[in-house]
Amino acid sequence: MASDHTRTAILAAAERLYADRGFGDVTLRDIVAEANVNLAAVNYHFGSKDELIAELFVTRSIATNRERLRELKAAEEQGGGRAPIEMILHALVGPTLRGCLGPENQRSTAARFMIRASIESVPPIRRIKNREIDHLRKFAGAMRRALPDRSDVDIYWGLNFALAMAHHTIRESERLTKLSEGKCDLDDVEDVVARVVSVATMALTAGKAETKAPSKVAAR
Amino acid sequence: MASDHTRTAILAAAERLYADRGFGDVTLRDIVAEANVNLAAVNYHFGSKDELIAELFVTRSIATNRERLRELKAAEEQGGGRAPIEMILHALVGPTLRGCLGPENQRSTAARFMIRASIESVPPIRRIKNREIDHLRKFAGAMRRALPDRSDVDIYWGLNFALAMAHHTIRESERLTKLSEGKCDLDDVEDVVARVVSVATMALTAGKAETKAPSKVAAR
DNA sequence: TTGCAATTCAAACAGTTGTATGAAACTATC
DNA sequence: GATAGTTTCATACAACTGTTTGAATTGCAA
Repeated sequence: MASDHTRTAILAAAERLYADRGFGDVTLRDIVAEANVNLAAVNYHFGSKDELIAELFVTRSIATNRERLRELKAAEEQGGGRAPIEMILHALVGPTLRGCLGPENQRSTAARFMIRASIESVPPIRRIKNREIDHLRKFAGAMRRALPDRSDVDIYWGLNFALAMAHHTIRESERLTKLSEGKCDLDDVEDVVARVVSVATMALTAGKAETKAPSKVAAR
Repeated sequence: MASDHTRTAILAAAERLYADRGFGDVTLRDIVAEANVNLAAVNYHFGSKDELIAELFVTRSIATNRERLRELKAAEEQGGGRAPIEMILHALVGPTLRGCLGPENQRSTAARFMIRASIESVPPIRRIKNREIDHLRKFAGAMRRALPDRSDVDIYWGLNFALAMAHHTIRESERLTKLSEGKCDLDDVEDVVARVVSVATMALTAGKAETKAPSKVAAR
């Protein structure tokens, strides 16, 4: 094995560009220019552009999931095998929100890259992405333990809504700022996390009786 | 003006393909093949590929917004200028969810196209998309009238979360079905709408006292 | 029918993409 | 210091992109 310098330079440059501009707009020539390496280096080190994307995604996916599971595990151990639902949700949405929001200069390129990856549907990633279901299932399990009276359906919907609020807020953060004329402060990450967790908790705990949500306005 | 047949055939084919495969993967040659017209027809009738996308987006955007505002207006008139918050949220997320979920054969191509458009960031659309802020502001206004005690910040966050749940559920519907092993029934559109409206309503009405969401777990 | 504009068409264009090639430059081993 | 293996580099390639061109065809009015 040699210096590895070129490899890592390519990975870093690619992640940065993808995070900023999306997959469709970034060409191999953009990447090698940013990394100050030769055009052929990508194919030499990674085989193809798709394999480069895949490697990037797999690496980051593992890292993000590990961070979330670390928080989840800590919460469950602290509660003797059963963590409060707020802490579970916190472990679910916290890492991603922290990486993507907050003051611009301290946002994680990796997290923004992952959001891009979860939004756009480039073939090599779509294939890998199904593995994440197993990861989410672990959270569903923890939520079931935290709310044993809740039906599975409600658990999954709550999980879905929690991820929905986190991801959408990241994705549309610019528009939300403009819409609210700056009143919604997306730099205060912990406030955003708390809001998402709070609403998701309500979704999961409110109105124990109803299997379906109230539908008095569902006439139409 | 002539038959217009070619124009409309192109629009229909483009919308269908974009809805299915996204903007990045659909080429002009795909479109003209699907529409059974000559390659040069797109440039002749629309000027460029971007103008075709823009026309499609503008047309559909107007239609969707009109439908949402129609429901909103009806709700407000029925309530004498102040609609219940559930109905406002229903008007906000109902039309989109109905167009994108439900039995496969009756999903609206137009609605799926709009979701694609809101996800991917193709230049001609990004430019137009900022107009939608004015549209959302009308809903924010109605929500303020429905909840006069609520702060603007909370209103905007509630609006954001409602859209978040609707869009994310559409986007990740396949994964939610797989994750829940079919327990979450995405064909029952009115149930989905009711769930989203219910959670969004809770987010907007719960815990009047707190300005910020509870943050007892926000340690870290 | 004649004439004229609108529309269609096949073909070619210039630009960009990801990938492949083979020579050059390096690195380490003997 | 010669040799073998790895890595870099300039360059070329084939495929594909959106767009343009100019001739053919159509539709319709006079």
